[in-house]
Amino acid sequence: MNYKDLADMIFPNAKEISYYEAKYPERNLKEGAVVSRFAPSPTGFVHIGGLYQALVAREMAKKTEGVFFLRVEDTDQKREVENGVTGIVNSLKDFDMLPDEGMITDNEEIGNYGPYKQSLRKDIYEAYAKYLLEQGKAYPCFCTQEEGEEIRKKQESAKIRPGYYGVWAKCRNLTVEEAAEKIKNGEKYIIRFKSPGREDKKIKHHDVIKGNVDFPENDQDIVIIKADGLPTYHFAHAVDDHLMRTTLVIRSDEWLSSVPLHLQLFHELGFKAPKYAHIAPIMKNDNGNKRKLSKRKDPEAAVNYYKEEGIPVNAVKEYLLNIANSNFENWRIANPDKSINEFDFQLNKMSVSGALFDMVKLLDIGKTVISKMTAEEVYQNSLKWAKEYDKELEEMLNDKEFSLKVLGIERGNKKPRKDISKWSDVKNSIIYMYDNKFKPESYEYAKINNKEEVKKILELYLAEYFDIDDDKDTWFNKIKDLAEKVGYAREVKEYKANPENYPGHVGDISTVIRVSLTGRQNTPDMYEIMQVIGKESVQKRLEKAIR
RNA sequence: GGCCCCUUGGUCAAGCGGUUAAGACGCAGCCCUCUCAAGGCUGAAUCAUGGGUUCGAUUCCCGUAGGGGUCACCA
Repeated sequence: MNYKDLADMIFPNAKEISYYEAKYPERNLKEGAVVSRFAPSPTGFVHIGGLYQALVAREMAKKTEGVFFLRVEDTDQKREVENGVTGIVNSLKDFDMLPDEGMITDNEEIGNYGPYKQSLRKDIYEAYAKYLLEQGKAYPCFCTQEEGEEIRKKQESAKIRPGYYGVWAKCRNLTVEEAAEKIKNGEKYIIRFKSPGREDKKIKHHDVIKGNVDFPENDQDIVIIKADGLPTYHFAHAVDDHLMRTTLVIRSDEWLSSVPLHLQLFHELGFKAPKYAHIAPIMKNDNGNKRKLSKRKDPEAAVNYYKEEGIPVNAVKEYLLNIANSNFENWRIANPDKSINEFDFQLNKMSVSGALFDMVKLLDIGKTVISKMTAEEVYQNSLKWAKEYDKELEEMLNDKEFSLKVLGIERGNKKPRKDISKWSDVKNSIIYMYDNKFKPESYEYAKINNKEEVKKILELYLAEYFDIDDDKDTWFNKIKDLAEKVGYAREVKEYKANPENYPGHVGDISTVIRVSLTGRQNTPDMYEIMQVIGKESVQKRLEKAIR
């Protein structure tokens, strides 16, 4: 009996690997094209760090006219979540980052290198596991998980390196006959990789982001096929990324220390290894300690959070790009109106260590992004958000013609208004514009808060100075006239020069009108507000304030 | 603990042996201004630490400290 016989005994139905090699040929892409992927577990939840990786992977594929695909890593059945894939796909869709190939729903996919769901690739993993068995590069291991733990405990108490390797790898030296005998007896087993590595030797690795990193060789006989018949991450990674012809693996740097194992696996399988880019995770300051954004503790870890908050998609992407390539920011200043697709993303400019997540900065970007939009764009985005998260806002926006005017205030000029950083800000910033929503309970006037004085100013304004047809200069000159008439300074400067001569200035008069008109002391340009809400509404509102 | 990585203002960071150590967010002040958001200007604030190497170190080397990652039949 030889290795081949044992392999046949374990995987009698597995195909020859040549079948798969032919089925998934090298991709016919132009020189330098990057094939990259996003390969999450189907928990239905996309972490902001995952989106970050996907964004980087997609950028690299796009700029080289390569391929970006989505592979679902569902080999851990315990973590399975219903509709998990759909959740991921939808999140990518929300960010306009759908892959070129791979999963598109829970059970549909596009592309010629599938299946793109690992649980559907069992026959493939078996073929390659068999291939290793045939060459004596893998072996069945009959140790139970309990035995594994015992070995580990012994190693720990003896203070030696833990793991299944060398003399500790009990099943590694079983003869083919012994193994076959155990299998015949019905003993349960898993398949382990027989590592040819030596821990006292070093390997050199060049990571696209981290640079040169040297490691000891891997000598662990890691599990490649688990008791449930599915592969471990390591084995699936090697087989899949080879067969899917991935050229660039972009993943979180928690994988960096697995590189020696992965390189070894690629080598022993006869595969050409891809390039690796290990990216630093996005961190959070937790009482002075840095830690990864946590799904459990930090709502902003979930990509859905940004959707729910209504933070513009492009703001999130620009923020992420800014963390990824810090020269993005200067590029953006130099090219304020270009699409982010035109930015020349450079992998080697990525930071080696993890950045602290900065919500304030993100919101600042949101403000800028929204300020550049047209009223129509703001309207569409707000409406889309409102339909899902805010019925009252949706109802307000149903009057499109009016809403467009409201959202158009101080917009579209060289110094557009910048006060909305996310869609959830919209309602509060415009609600008083709508007559049916404008219900001030009280008026908080500022400097002038004497009721009689207020009444006098408003009555005078309505009777003698208010004319909706005035142009802006005329309109404001009339407010100055009014100020003068009631004894206030026409100009703020005038007042500041001689404050003792006046009870106040034109600004104080404006404030009275503004508060009466909007219920607020701070608003956008009052002339534009009046123009938008119209003559009748202005009159009604001011009259109401007088009463 | 072993192995690996990292360390420039509060944050993101330029820098690659000689710089007044960029820029952005935030913060403070001033200007502009009918209020606010902006915008303009100004300011405070950084090379973890100790040794080398060098005419000269933020930059190169070593140590120390601090931080992060990893050591599963999870990914």
